[in-house]
Amino acid sequence: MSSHPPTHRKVTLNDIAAGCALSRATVSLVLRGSPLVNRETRTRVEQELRRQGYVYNRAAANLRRRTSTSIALVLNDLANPFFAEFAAGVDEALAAAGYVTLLGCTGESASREQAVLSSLLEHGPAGIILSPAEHSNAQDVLAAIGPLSPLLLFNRELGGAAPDIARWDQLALDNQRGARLATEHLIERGHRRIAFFGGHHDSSSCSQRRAGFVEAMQAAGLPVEPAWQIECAPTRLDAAHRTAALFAGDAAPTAAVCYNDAVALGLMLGLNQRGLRPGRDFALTGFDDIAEAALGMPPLTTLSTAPHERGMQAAQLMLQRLHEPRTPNRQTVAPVKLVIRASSCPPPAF
Amino acid sequence: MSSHPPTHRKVTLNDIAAGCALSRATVSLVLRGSPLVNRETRTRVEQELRRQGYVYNRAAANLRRRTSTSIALVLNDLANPFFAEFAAGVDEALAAAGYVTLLGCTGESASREQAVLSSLLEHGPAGIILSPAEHSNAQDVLAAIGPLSPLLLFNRELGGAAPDIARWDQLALDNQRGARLATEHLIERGHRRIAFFGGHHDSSSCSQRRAGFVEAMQAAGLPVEPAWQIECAPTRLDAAHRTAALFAGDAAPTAAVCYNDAVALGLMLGLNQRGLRPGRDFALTGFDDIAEAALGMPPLTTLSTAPHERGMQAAQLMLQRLHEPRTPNRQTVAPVKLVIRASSCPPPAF
DNA sequence: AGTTACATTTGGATCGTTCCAAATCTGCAT
DNA sequence: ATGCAGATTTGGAACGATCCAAATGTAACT
Repeated sequence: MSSHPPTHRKVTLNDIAAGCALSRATVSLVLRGSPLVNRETRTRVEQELRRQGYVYNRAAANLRRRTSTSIALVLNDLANPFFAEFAAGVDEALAAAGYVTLLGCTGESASREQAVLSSLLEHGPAGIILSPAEHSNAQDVLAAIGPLSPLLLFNRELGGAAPDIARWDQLALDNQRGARLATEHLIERGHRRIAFFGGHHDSSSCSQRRAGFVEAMQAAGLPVEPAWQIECAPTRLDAAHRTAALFAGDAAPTAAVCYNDAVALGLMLGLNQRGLRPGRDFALTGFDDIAEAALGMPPLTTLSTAPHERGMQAAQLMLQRLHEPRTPNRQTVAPVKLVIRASSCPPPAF
Repeated sequence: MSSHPPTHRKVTLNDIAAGCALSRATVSLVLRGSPLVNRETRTRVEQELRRQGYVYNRAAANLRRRTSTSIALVLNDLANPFFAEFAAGVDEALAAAGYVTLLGCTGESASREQAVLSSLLEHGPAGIILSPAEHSNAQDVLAAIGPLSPLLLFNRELGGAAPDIARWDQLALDNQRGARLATEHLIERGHRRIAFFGGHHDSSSCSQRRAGFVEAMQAAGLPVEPAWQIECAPTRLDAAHRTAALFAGDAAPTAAVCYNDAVALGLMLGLNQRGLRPGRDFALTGFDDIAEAALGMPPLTTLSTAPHERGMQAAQLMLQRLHEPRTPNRQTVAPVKLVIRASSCPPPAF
């Protein structure tokens, strides 16, 4: 039957051209859907493409055209559901635009971030979407990627002074407003003794959320008790362990604004262990609206950030940037929405 | 001062060569750390590389060398924490070996899987790690990737008869043994009326787990009640909704082996809504040992699959395959470990 | 001086594509 | 026949690296 080429060697434009007694150039035109080629030859070529099982070599094309069809996505923590959904959103939007996602995980290590960035750079992505590791700083990032690559910062700010050469885009959540909304909501429910629980003070998102908390408290004329500003790692486990710190003093708070959902769920656990029922004896709020938030016991009042949509938005911003490289850099703030559920009960009658 | 090149154009080997009055070839040797080049010229070149801010163009090199330094990772559902951790593991191991991860998400759609696979293929990955979408089948996958690309199937089997051309590797969890262990554990605790809850019957992992359940029940001489084989989507929400089905008949089970952790957590929710306390009035087990399992209320007895390690293992298997392309294909079964926690209580005294 | 051995460097072809200017082919009016 | 316009097709030089065989330089040995 049909004589396939010797097999086991990748089929190229030349093979196709030879197969139809045409030149490389014509076949290339067909591939790119040029209107120049004759209808009949086009179909002839298309048949041959299928027959030989041709697959386009985008790397070669990109080399010649000095273009790129990939975008690097560098994340501090893929295991966190928030970033996982974000990544899914990024990939979805990029794929729809014909781009491919180069993934890199840094595991919160600034040095691995360096390594990952420079490794990815060698593959020549058109741009980079970066959610920085905790102690990452602007100079190092600039050194790794150079001044040429478009960069979109997501979710966190970079430590250190940004060199003025680097004008980077940014997509951030409205952390301050979110925490303010949560705090106002608890105040409205009747709470007066409110804690801020979880997160690291050197994380930019944490200090923004804390600022929103303080803003709401002060606006309501309520005291911000230093003993009730509890730091912990943004994980369930550590949050559960730190619960005791809330009740160390004489007076205890009746509610807490938590750094994020993971921390809030951990705090629930810690409360239960102390015989306190979250959502009845103690009110609390989260941040992120991860999938578990709605299904917790009780369901968690939190701020919805729609990570999947943020991912798509990040991809869109990057695509715009690629389309208009000269536009001045933009800082985008994504809105968050307060989702009220059962965890934010009124204070117990006393 | 140093005269940087005209800026804004990527610096290439030629620029470096010109900068040191050497040939491209020598500079290339330096880049690859060849022992051929003179110590002194090497350092001279290295200085120039730094001075001009050279970044290696791996695409060009791969074109010439007919090699590839990327691997495609195609997942049915990145938002699922199990796959997210898996992906993090894959990326970590690949990065350590100097490879880069091309990400693709299919969202459980076989047609998007087709599109994603062929798009990624054009970027010429050295291999593909695929966790198939639910109704994906072998012929379509083969049509998309051709017989040349090494493929590692993870976690699920492909529907349809596998064409004999395609000899693919596989990494699967020991589903059957895991479910058998869980069932045996419940039997040992004293349960006799045990349900199998959740999952879709057309999912290969679900039918394997169910087989393990049946195996243990029959070995213990216990009846497998058809009314207690409840199907539902592998999500918390659907599991909660389907809880009622367990208690529809006259006699109700005292325990359930759940398809996975998400289902088990959903079932807990459903039990609570009916006034039953999971881990006191009803025993249950999960599968996967996701992060929430240990922190549930009560903590969930489950089968640990160590998704991060599975990811690293998948990457290793792929790297081995690349190293020895001619080796016959392998089916690897990853062990699972029963982790006993409070959810698997004895049946209530009666 | 001539030969050999070794260390180092290099020109040019090549990978699979795209670009460009030029070549070829048609039909049709002159 | 000749010229011309429009429609198609094409050769060869890129892109940025690597490979290979051959060139060059240097020192040592007859």
